[in-house]
Amino acid sequence: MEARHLELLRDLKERGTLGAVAAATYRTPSALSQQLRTAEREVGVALVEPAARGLRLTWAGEILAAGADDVLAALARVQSALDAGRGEPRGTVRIGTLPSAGAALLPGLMSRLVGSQLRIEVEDFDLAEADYAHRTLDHDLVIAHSLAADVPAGAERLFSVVIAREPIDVAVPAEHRLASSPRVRPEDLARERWIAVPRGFPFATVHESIEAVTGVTLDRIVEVRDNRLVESLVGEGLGIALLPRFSTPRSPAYRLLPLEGVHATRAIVAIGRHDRVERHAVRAVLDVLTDVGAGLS
Amino acid sequence: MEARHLELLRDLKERGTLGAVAAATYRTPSALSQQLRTAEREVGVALVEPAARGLRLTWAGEILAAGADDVLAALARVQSALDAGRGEPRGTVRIGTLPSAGAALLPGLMSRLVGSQLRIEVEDFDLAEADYAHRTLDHDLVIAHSLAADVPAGAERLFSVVIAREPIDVAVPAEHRLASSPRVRPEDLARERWIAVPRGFPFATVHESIEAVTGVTLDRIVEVRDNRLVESLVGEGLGIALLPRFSTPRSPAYRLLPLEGVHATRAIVAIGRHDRVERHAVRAVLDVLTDVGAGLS
DNA sequence: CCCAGATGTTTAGGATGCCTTCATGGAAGC
DNA sequence: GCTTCCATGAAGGCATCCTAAACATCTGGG
Repeated sequence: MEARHLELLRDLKERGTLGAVAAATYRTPSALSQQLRTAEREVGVALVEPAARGLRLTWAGEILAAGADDVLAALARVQSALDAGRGEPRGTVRIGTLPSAGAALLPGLMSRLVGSQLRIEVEDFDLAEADYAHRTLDHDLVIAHSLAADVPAGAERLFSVVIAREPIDVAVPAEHRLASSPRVRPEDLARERWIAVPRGFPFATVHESIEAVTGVTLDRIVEVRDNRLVESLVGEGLGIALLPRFSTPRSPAYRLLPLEGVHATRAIVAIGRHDRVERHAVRAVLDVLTDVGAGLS
Repeated sequence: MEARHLELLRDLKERGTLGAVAAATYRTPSALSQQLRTAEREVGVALVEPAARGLRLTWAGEILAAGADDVLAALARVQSALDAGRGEPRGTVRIGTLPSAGAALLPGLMSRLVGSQLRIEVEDFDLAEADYAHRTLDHDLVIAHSLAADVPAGAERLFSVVIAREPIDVAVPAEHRLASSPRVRPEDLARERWIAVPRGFPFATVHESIEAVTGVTLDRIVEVRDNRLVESLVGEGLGIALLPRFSTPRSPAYRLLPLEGVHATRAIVAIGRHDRVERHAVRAVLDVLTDVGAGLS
């Protein structure tokens, strides 16, 4: 019963194929195949079985994979305690983030990290809410968001902490009839032309809430994902849109108006696997991150 | 950060010298010395340092040793879950026991185990209460006893469960003046000739309680440890003694009288290291053991 | 219905790691 | 000072782990 074998089974369960695990761990599928048979010889039960184009865990494999998290988290806690004893946290922390939250948080994060021994690697991706959880396989921390709850969909079994709560405003062109209103309500907006996002993507639930409250189906003249693009379309006067307050730059071309009458706040959440978050360096980055997040509002 | 290294450091902390760990794990001190240096190379800190005739853990070594229990217990839980999934518990369980409790419990235990896949290895030893905890290094379960509390001295950080509570009676020769009393009290006994046990050994605290209650120093004509020997000495009419009720055989040569007026009960306790007790086979034996213990009283 | 691509497995061989034996060097204790 | 105990170092045997390359199997599309 070696930790290495448990980790392999867990990874296999999560990534699906041996090849994917091999790529992620810089080994060959052959090596992993042999590891699996070694593990099976050790415990005396089949752990995997062939299934439709790949492998599937047996009941025994599932048990070992399920136990892997506890074991690896315990190991990570030891490592963390050791790092803490050595003083300054050090090392590289891999962060994945949705672009808008990254724009709001990373400058503050990085400026507070200068002079420390911590380095960060950042990758950004624009995904549906439920897909962020899966990226914790490749990053120590993933900055995701959640519109309904405080934990993003799919991240229920992961570590998660709310970094900030960000109001979602309505962006209107500078020359729009509502541009000088201090705030707007759903009924002001139902008949507008909307620059919207695809289903499942950020803010789609807010569109749906507006429709539910007003009983009107919004006129979505286009569906785009990138907020920069949304900003420019609104700035051109093509329609109105939803944009996050903290991570949208000020511009003379449009104005951001607080939206009342529907739930229009998203939680910016940092999520990660328990064993990764136990690392001292990751904890340290997370602490800074929550601090930066608290400074936003 | 490998589990094997953590275990080595834990064992080293507990057994004191590399040689002792080597003997217990059927390896050479040289192998362990090399393992230690491998571990140090991995974590980048000194884990041990020379000290008076042997080794001492550094602060870093202490941290890793302290974390070992969690990691190994998590691993053992996985193994246990796997065993449970396989159905029947199987394997060998090593039991250490104090002789008197063993005599009372083991026959019942073994008779209930026939037909199962479980095997047990038994070793018995007559120790001071505080020394039983240390034997958990070499046995999966240690049947110890405790006179004051429900956890034997020294076993505070171990798993422990009370198997039975056994009254300690006063054994008097068949021809003794008290032989037909239904029960006795300390003041009846203060002027007797006692066959006693050395300090720290079973029942010594009861002797001391009798002295405290009566204000008389008992006349210890001899101090012996083995209960068989005590029985024969009492049977010969040489004096009176304390003997456990369940594990002392009936005999025409002496009688056992309940003792009132002082605390004269011992707890028969099974103790073990958490990672060992997590094993499914050990759990199964423990369940039978508590069952047998419950049938004693 | 057959072929192309993806996926896991097998085998051989090289590199690494682990452990034992034997020898060495200190540190306590008599 | 000698003996004993303890840890360490070097050399060699043996197992383990990994890669590379050939192989086997399955899926799904044309």
